[in-house]
Amino acid sequence: MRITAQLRDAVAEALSNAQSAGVLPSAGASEIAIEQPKQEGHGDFATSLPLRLARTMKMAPPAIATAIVEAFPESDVVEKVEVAGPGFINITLANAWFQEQVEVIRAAGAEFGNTDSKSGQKIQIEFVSVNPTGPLHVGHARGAVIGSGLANLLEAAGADVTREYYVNDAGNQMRVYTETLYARYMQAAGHDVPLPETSYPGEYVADLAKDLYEKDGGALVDLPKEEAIKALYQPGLDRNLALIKEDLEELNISYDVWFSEQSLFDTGRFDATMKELEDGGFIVDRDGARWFASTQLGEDKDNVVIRSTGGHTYFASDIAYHAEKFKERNFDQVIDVWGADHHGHVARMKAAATALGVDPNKLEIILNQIVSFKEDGESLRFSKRKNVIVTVRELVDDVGSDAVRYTFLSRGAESQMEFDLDLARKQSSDNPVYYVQYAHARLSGILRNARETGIDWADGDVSLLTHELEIALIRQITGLPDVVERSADRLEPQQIPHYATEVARALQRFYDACRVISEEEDDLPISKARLKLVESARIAIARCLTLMGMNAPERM
RNA sequence: GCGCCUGUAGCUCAGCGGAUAGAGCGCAGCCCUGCGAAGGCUGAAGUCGUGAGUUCAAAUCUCACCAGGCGCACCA
Repeated sequence: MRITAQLRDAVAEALSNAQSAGVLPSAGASEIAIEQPKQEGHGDFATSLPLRLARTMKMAPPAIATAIVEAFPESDVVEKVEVAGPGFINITLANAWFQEQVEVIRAAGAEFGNTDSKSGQKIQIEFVSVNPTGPLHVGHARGAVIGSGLANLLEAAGADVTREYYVNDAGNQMRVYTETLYARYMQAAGHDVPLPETSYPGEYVADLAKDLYEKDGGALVDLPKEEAIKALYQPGLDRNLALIKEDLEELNISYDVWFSEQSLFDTGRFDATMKELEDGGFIVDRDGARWFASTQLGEDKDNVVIRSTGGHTYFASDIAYHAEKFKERNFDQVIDVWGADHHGHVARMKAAATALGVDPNKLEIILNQIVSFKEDGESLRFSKRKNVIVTVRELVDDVGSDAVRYTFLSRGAESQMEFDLDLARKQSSDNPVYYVQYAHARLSGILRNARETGIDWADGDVSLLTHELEIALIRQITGLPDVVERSADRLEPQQIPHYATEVARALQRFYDACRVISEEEDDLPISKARLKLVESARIAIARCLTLMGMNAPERM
């Protein structure tokens, strides 16, 4: 059991002891929150329970605190329990407990930080899912990083995670794209064919058309237009998906499932879902189109699922897709990471889930605010439809994958952030992004030196770790499982980079004050003990970096 | 107009209803003939957008207002 849970139990026991002894009234239940005080001198852990109980118990908080402290169960883990401030209970742990954690962490190795708070849960997380009509542009990088970071986190919390990309290979945009590709193909063949009214004007389409033209020797030129377009569909899709995959790999992102929208039609899932909605009375025909009657579920307006032209809307296939997620694959939780420009889609998607008999709370939508980019002091707006494309690849080449990931992960999804491209490019050795990595490299260096000097620290005695900064470092490291659990619960990956920074800071302060490898023969015992500490610190920092999808360099 | 999100140090951003609001960058200093100075230490810098309210306690919850972003398609 983790220390926070142990302490929670201890406080609960103390409370009930005091109550059965008649010292405290039995009234007043409150959740016991164990927190880590940010202020030094306030113990290793603290609870504000007495302050919370004051009202229902009709007693002064310090009096309640005193009663709990006096009834606190004996324990060799807890060194000191005291009343402090307006009614806090501050708990100080025994050094022996911290020292022991060094061994616990070394034994856990790469598994350290894992929890079981989400174990047994089958969670699907869908992110990026950009139309396969071109390379990923920078605007998609944020959702990509947040989605993948979150997936790592949920996995660490014990969930069975499926990372998924929804490929819109059956919609309008794909049609527009392929028509553009056709026009470019004909142009490559020397025909003066204009781009369609709505098109993808980017050069990359022309490049692909030229490739295809050269490869097939112009075989499509004489075909009827519709047939040629049909023939171009698959190569266009394949090429773009390949590009997208490569770009995502640049950001250290991979998927378990690439889910085809078209497959919903091929398997009949789409029709079955529409029928289910219809049978439920949620479909109305109006103005020649078919509508999902979301107003029946309290929405502002209905939404078209089948256009008067007969084509399905994006919304319609997304409903079928979510039906598949919940009813076919039985996910306990489905998380969609969308750009904030899709937020109008949230309420109706949840309404659709409800209409299908799915608890809408199982569908969690994370909206990440659109990133704006700044260059030469000016805010830029990128749009795929205009001819300005700054791709994810260009961003990664400029700034580096680790820096991109760290930057996006360290900010909450809902913060409206501005990415200063000049600054990002400028960032080099003083980049704060590298603070955590540097700590890892430094720790690796110490361990490397120790090995090269022939020190075997396997029998190191951790009870020698009594220095204030040694204990402080251990205290930081041991917090990882709690951080993982909390950030997984709240779906807030930004807590990891901040925590990692704190561990790195504790490490640097320790390093500054405590010599690890010494030439003095007499220092060997403490050297060995500190090597164990260094090893456990490296494990914690490496784990954070892995969770963030960043490299944990041995040297820099 | 209606809805959602955001407003915290010069800049970029953290902040779990609780004790003296934090970090990085930038700025002013100090510290390597000892494991990596991509580091450590000290300092300056804040009406937590504004105003009310709830609470023993509000940056955090409620409401109003101001400013910015996004949405309100038979686009995705």
